[in-house]
Amino acid sequence: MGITKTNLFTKEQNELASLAKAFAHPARIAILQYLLESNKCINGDLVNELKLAQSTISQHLRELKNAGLIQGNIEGASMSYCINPKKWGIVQELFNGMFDRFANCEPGDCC
Amino acid sequence: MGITKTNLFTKEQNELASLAKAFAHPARIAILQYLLESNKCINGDLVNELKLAQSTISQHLRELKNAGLIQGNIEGASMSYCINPKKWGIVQELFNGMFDRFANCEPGDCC
DNA sequence: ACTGTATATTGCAATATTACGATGAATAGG
DNA sequence: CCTATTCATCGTAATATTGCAATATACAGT
Repeated sequence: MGITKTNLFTKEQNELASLAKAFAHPARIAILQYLLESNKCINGDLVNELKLAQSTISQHLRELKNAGLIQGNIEGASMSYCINPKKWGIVQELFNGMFDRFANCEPGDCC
Repeated sequence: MGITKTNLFTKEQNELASLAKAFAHPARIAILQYLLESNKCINGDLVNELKLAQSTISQHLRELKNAGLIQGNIEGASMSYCINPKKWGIVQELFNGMFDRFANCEPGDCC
């Protein structure tokens, strides 16, 4: 039916999936990489960087903002976006919490 | 138009996004967690674990397999799935490569 | 060969995502 | 006040995802 049954899963599972969804588009990865690289906050000259329409980029920025991955400050007529440091750390921990659970696998154990 | 313009982005950006997409559903997170927890390979009693139809779970397993995150071995009549150790390491590195780029942010720098 | 079990595939309906143009709201600079 | 710039939102079209029932395939045991 095209609707995800969130109620069947744990809070952590839904949160991880939701964050992964925010990462699940190359344009959003590109935006994050641009923000990570420039370190300082960036306004919407992403429109020149990526070859997407302004409205499309605005939509991607909103999704990243909804996920809490980035913040936006009004700076005159333009908008200054940047990584949300607190959330970034939490996200990293969440993902590594999953990644690191795979540690003690002997070759013969499985696969 | 609903189609992602992959040609506009780098290989790394598309790869990260594609992997994130594989993670972007709580059922798939749950499957991975189950595999991580049981360590040993697992067949499809995920159907009992998750409350989803067998065909739905098979579909999620296929997506995880397509992403290279898991492997499946035939074991008699049933199927034995498990984490793909090699890919798992690569994925972890890819994500941490992104996460770790955010290091030197001074509070006044931005945000 | 027949039956039951386990898994994959197909076809469909409901919903979500992606992208863009057009429009709106706010600010900066005359 | 007028205009250009910057960004957000709305409406819409194209495509993707999610989920299930029904069906197909493959093996195991009798």
